[in-house]
Amino acid sequence: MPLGRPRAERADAKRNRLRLLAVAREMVAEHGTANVTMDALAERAGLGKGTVFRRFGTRAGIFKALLEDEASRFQELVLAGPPPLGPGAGPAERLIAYGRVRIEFLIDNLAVAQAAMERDRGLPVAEVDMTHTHFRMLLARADLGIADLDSLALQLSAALEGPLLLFLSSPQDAEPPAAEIERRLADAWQALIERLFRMDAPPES
Amino acid sequence: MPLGRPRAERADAKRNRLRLLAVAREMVAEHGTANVTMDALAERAGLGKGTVFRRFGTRAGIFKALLEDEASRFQELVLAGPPPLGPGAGPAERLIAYGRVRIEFLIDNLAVAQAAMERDRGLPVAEVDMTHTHFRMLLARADLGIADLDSLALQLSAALEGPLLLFLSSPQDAEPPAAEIERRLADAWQALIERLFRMDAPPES
DNA sequence: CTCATAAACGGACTTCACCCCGTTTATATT
DNA sequence: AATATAAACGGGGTGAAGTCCGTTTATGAG
Repeated sequence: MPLGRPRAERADAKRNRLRLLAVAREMVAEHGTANVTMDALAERAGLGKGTVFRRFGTRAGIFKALLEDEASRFQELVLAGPPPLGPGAGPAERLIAYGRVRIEFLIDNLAVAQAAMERDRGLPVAEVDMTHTHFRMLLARADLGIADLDSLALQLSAALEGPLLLFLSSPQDAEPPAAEIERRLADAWQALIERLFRMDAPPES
Repeated sequence: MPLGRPRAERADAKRNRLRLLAVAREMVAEHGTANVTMDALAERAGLGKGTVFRRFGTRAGIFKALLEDEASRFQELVLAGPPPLGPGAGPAERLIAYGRVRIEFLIDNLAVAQAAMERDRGLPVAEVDMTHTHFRMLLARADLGIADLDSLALQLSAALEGPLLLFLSSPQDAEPPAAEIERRLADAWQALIERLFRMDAPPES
């Protein structure tokens, strides 16, 4: 069965997809994610609701797309930008730099990131996939004495993103200001990586 | 304003709460979490839908209650049981033991745990609170050279539970059997803690 | 240019979580 | 036992996600 290639997105489909993303961005900017309903989005874009679902599959799908769009340029920096984020620095330095930037990104887009999580189906894979893949690569370069690098990468991904995706409540909870949260998480991340890589002072014994 | 104490749960309320939990457990056992709708649960329990919401607030609330119920005896073991899970062992040993048991518990109750996550509001706090609190206590006992123990506890909680709550897709994905996942995660968790606590071989340099 | 067809479209329809509020009941007090 | 009242109950109502399917349209082939 030759299958043929997926036959390129039809012109109207592409136009509508971009349109919907733009309108969604507007709506998020105006009233936050809460009021982005499928009906409202469809109407404001001048399209049918069926079209919205056809394009994005699910409500979370819209926010995933929004996020990936934002994240793509960041991904380039990671893959080909200047150190310490890009190639050239050691694995630990790159992990630390990645963590800082990723935390900043997630905090800036927290509402969208949380809205991008699927309800029952547990996998916001796309959400995290970039991080996991990158970590696996960096850990392979470092020579830790740990066998299952895949699981370690998964755990570190969770350690980095979990506090924001899982535990932080509503976006503008105001309790601790976002900047404060960002600083604490970034510092803690750095401390964790430094200790894992034994970059801090050795034990006093 | 004296407030008075909350005035004890009324008898009928308690009866209905327990009834609903029992029925919910049955339904989960029979058809998984997906078919536990508020209407179905209410009808099968012979109660009104309003009552279900009054008792549990939200659909996720039901699963949270189910989970806490299961977890309470486990919590006793952690607080007062025999080492290495309970008091008596060192912090690292207790962290490792806790991780093993917690992973097993989460895998056994994965569908419920995932259904217990709130949709938008990012905090399944109850879900994780026990872990976070316990970790903070253990880390305070250990003398790592890390300042922000609160954040570290948060990260470790995420590293332990995130892989299951965030990344693992559908419960019986069958790809890797549950037992295999459990083993890998538990081993990886142990390796992570050992390295953090420098219990493995020191660096060769 | 015409036609065939796969793809996209739209919007009514279904299902479900969650809200509301008039009615009923447990319990404490006399 | 009678009563007051806070709490609990029930189930109809609402809004939004996701489905279905008959209709329309882009596009490649002849």
